[in-house]
Amino acid sequence: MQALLGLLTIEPMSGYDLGQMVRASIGHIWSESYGQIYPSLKQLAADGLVSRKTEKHKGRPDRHIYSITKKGREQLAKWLEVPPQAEVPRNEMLLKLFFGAQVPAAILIRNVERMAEEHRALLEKFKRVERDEIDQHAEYPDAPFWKMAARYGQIEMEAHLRWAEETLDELRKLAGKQKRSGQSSGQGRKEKGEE
Amino acid sequence: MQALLGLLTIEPMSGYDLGQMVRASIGHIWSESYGQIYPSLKQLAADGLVSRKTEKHKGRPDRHIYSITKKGREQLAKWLEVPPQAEVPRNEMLLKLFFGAQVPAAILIRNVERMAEEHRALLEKFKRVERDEIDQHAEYPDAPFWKMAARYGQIEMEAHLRWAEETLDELRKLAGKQKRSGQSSGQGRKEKGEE
DNA sequence: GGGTGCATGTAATGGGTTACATGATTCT
DNA sequence: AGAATCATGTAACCCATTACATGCACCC
Repeated sequence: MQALLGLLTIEPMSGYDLGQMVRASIGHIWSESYGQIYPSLKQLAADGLVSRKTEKHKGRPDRHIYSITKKGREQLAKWLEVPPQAEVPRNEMLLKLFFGAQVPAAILIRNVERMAEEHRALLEKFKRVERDEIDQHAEYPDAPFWKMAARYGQIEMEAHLRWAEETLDELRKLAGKQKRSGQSSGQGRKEKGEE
Repeated sequence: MQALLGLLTIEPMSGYDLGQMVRASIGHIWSESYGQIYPSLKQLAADGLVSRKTEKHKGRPDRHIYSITKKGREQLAKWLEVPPQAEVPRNEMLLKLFFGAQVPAAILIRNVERMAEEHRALLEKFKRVERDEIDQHAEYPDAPFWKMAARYGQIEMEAHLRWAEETLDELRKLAGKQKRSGQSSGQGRKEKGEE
């Protein structure tokens, strides 16, 4: 919702464009699906935060181009000033690792390796974003902030990769122990009252 | 849902206990509210993944103690083996920074500082978790995995703090420029067709 | 006496995704 | 020929949070 308003400060766009933009620019920070974008734009227009113009095209459907209004900018600024609150934590990979005793270590190793690969790719991407996209828009007033976001991604990915290294070492030690003792997984304790 | 099943491998518990446990142990990895825990337990019991025993108490309501069943353990293991998929990105702080040009830099500085303070506190907490909680359960089969999760938190928080330092430097430079030029915020470009 | 903690649960509400519906154009 | 892209929108559904309802016990 507010993200859409923010993207419209860059330039006027259609709902479809916004969908592309969300994926291309803030895709690693925030996500919005079309099922949400179109109704949101309707609402924003009803509230007078965006204005809408229709471009006619022969054959294909009309493009509705939305522009942020003065009121919309004020609203956005107000929202930007509200201190962001911590996100609800949802880290499936870590959750699964937390219960790792229930499963052979080899599986955990595979999962951590997979994550590391993904994050290595993301790290490269964030580096590219910082160089290419931002150096190109050097005189843009938004450029410094885009760069900060890209740096965040880089630093975080580097941290995750360091963690993955350390963790894989540990897991490989555990996997070795399991193999030597022929242990399959967390069948160690038998709970009473289990049925 | 699966998190509850996982916590029940540690020991049999009531819905209320699970709520406490979620906050205390996996609170920074995953979250579940009571409005979700109770219906989930009902479902898990209906599917035969947990069994339920009732403890009677004079005066206060009965405690329903849930234990994971053999079927539940199998189900859990199956879930743990599924490669975790990347989370939907939702970083409100970064999103607001991304649109930082719309607002005076002083506000962004305040937000980043606030985040840094929170993460500094969290870092200390993760360090404590690693030392206290985990060293106490040293012989637990879960201990190594809990430690890995705590290390993840530490490494990530350290990364965020490094980023915050770097970013605050940048922002202070920008704030200085704004002050000298008497600029309030992103009123630089006037869009055409704005109304 | 009033707040907090124990203890369970339901209902309303919100936020979001996926799937569906439609249909022309352009790329392979 | 068939897949992907452009383009908009709605409906069904899922997951989750918050608020509500209840009521005793304990502490200040």
